[in-house]
Amino acid sequence: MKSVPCSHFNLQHTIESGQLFRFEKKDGGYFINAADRFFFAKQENNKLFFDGNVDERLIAHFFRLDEDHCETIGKICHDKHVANAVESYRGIRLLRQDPFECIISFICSSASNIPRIHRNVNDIARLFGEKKTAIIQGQKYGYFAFPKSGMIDDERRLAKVRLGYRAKFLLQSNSTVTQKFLKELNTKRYCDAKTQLMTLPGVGEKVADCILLFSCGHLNAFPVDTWISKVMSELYFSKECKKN
DNA sequence: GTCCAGGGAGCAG
DNA sequence: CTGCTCCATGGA
Repeated sequence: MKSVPCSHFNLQHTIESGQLFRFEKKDGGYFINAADRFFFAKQENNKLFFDGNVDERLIAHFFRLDEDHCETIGKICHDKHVANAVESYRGIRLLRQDPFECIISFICSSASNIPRIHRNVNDIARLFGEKKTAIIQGQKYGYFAFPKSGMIDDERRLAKVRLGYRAKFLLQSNSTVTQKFLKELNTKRYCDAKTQLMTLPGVGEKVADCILLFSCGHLNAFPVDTWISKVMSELYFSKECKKN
């Protein structure tokens, strides 16, 4: 199997951190669906082995192996609580995901839970995505690419996913998002890109920040979900004002 | 049966 | 701008 060097990287922490929803833990690694790709990835110390519809360049890009992780960590570790978090999940990286898949995934995430989001996003790919094949370790695998914007346009078909009230947000966002819209998320500055995203139904501040951070290269985005909110009020705003 | 979940929209105050 | 309620499922 081909491999790329990967220092200061932890595949498990990265994949299971909740950025990504279409993956399966298997054979000592992960089978990963991302946009129109399907591949297997497995880490052994400072080597990342991979096989499937990807090459070295794409793997390095997807996992941000082209970045100086130590420099990033150094910048954010001045805070004691952040330093503790970094220590607990050493080697976790932000992925570079596909913006449209990210938009749809995080619209699905509102007031839901991880297992259900996984199921929903996989079902959407299965019902609306193009069927493809990949060769991994000499074996042929069928998989579904994630649909492109505009492809999730059948209300009755989408009803099978049982998204509840999110379904209509998803349909409307699907028809609103164009290639131009997606491109502008990268080129605009953070605030403007966020404003643009929040015009989509089902996209508020938190979901917009997830999309910007995980798929648009806006590393200053800071998604505040219920857990981050809870932790921050405990660590920084409790009456005891914990210094340690 | 009841409660609430990786939020957001819509509305009242 | 803040603080409700409702949203539609499904799992605990």
